Amino acid sequence: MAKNTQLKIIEKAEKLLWHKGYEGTSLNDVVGKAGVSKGAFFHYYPNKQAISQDVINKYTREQLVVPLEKHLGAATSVKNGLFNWVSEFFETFKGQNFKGGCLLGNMALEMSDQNEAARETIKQHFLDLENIIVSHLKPLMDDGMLVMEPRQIARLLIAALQGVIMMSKVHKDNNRASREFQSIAQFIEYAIKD
Amino acid sequence: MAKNTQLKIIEKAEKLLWHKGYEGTSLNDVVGKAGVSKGAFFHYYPNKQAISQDVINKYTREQLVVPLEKHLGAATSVKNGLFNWVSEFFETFKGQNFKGGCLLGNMALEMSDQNEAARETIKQHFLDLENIIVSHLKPLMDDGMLVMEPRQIARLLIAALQGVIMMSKVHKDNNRASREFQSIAQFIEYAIKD
DNA sequence: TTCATGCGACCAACTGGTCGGTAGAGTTAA
DNA sequence: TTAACTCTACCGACCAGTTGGTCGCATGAA
Repeated sequence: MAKNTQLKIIEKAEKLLWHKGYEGTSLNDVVGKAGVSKGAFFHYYPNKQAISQDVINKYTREQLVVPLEKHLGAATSVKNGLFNWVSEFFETFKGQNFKGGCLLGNMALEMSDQNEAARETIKQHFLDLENIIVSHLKPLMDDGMLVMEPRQIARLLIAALQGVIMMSKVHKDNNRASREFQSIAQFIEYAIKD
Repeated sequence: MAKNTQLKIIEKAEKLLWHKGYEGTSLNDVVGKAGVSKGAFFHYYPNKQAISQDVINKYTREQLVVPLEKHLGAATSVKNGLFNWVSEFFETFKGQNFKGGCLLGNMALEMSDQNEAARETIKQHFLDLENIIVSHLKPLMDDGMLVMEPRQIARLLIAALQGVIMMSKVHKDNNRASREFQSIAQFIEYAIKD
C-alpha cells in the first residue's frame, strides 16, 4: 500500500472539512472516500473533534505558515514577500474556481461559538501568522519604513485577506476577485516602504 | 396569541441559524424553541432551505440595509454615516460578547459552495449593500472628495468589515476588536473627505 | 360545509460512536 | 524449528439517537 491508512483518512477529511465544513462533513463520508472502515478511523482518532483539530493544524501549517515563511525568506523585501504570499494564495484559490477558500477562516466562523477548544486552536493559528509577519516588520519600524505599527499592519492584512476570500467565494467572479486582491496589494504597498 | 406562529418560527430560526449555522441548526430545535409543532412548521415552509432563505432576507434587511440607510440619511456627511453604521454594528456585536457576528457572512462561507441558490441570494444582498454605499459616494466623486472609485471603497469597506468580524469572533477580545474596528474608521477617514 | 391552521406520531435515512472479532508481523521459549 | 503468544492495524455489523420530512386528523372561524 503506497499511502498508509491514517494519511488517507486525514487527506480526505481535510478536503471534506475544507469544502463542506464541520457539521456538513460526516464520518461515513470520510471513511467512504478514504476507502477505509469505521474501525480504522476510530483506531486512529477518538472522535470527530480530534481529526478536525488535526486537519486544522495540518492545513494551517502547509497552506499558510510554510508558504508565508517561504516567501518572506526568499523575497528581496518584506513588502515583496507579503505580496508574493497573498498572490500565491489567490492563484491557488482562483485555480479552484473560488471553492473552499481558507479552511482556517471557514472553521473560525463555524466553530468559534460552538467549541471553545477549537476556537482556542484557531485563535492561536491566527496569532502565529500575525507574529510571523510582525517579526519581519519590526526591523523596518526603526527605519521609519512603516506608516503604522507592525502589529496593526499584520492584523489588517490578515483580516482584509479573510474578508476578500469571503467575497470571492460568494461572487465567484474572476475580475472582481482580482481587483479585490489588488486592493490588498495596494495596502501592502501603502503601508510598507522597504 | 400575541405573536402568530410563523413569526415565532422565523424568529427562533433566525437566532439558531445565526449562532449555529445552517447544518448546525435542526428543525426539531427550531420548532422546539418556537413552541410549535412540526406540522405547523411545514405548513408555512416547504423545507429547511426555504426558511433559511427567508431568514437571510430578514436579517439582511433589518440588521444591515435598514441601519445603513438610516445612518446615511441622518448623518451630516457620507463619511459620518458610514462611520455610524459600522459603529452601531460593532456595539451590537460587542454587546453579544462577539457571538454570532454577521449572519450574512456566516452563511456566505458555509453555503456558497453547497447551495447555488443560497449563494445567489447572498451575493445579491452583498451587491445591494455595495450599491447603497456607491449611490451615496458617487456625488462626492466629481467633487474630488474620494481617493479611489466609489465602488472600490464600498467593496473594501464590506470586505474589511467581514474580515474584522471574523477576527473578533475568534479572539473575543474587546480591546483588540475595538482597535480593528478603529482601523476601519481610519480607512473611511482616509478614503472619504466630505 | 369549507378551509386555513395546527397537532404530533411516524418514517427512512443517516449520525457519531462502539464492539467483538480477525489477519498477520514480531517476540518468545521449548 | 516450531508452537504459543502478544500486539497493532483493521474490519464491518451494530447501536441509540437524530435528521429532514410526511401524513392523517382535529379545531374553529367564515
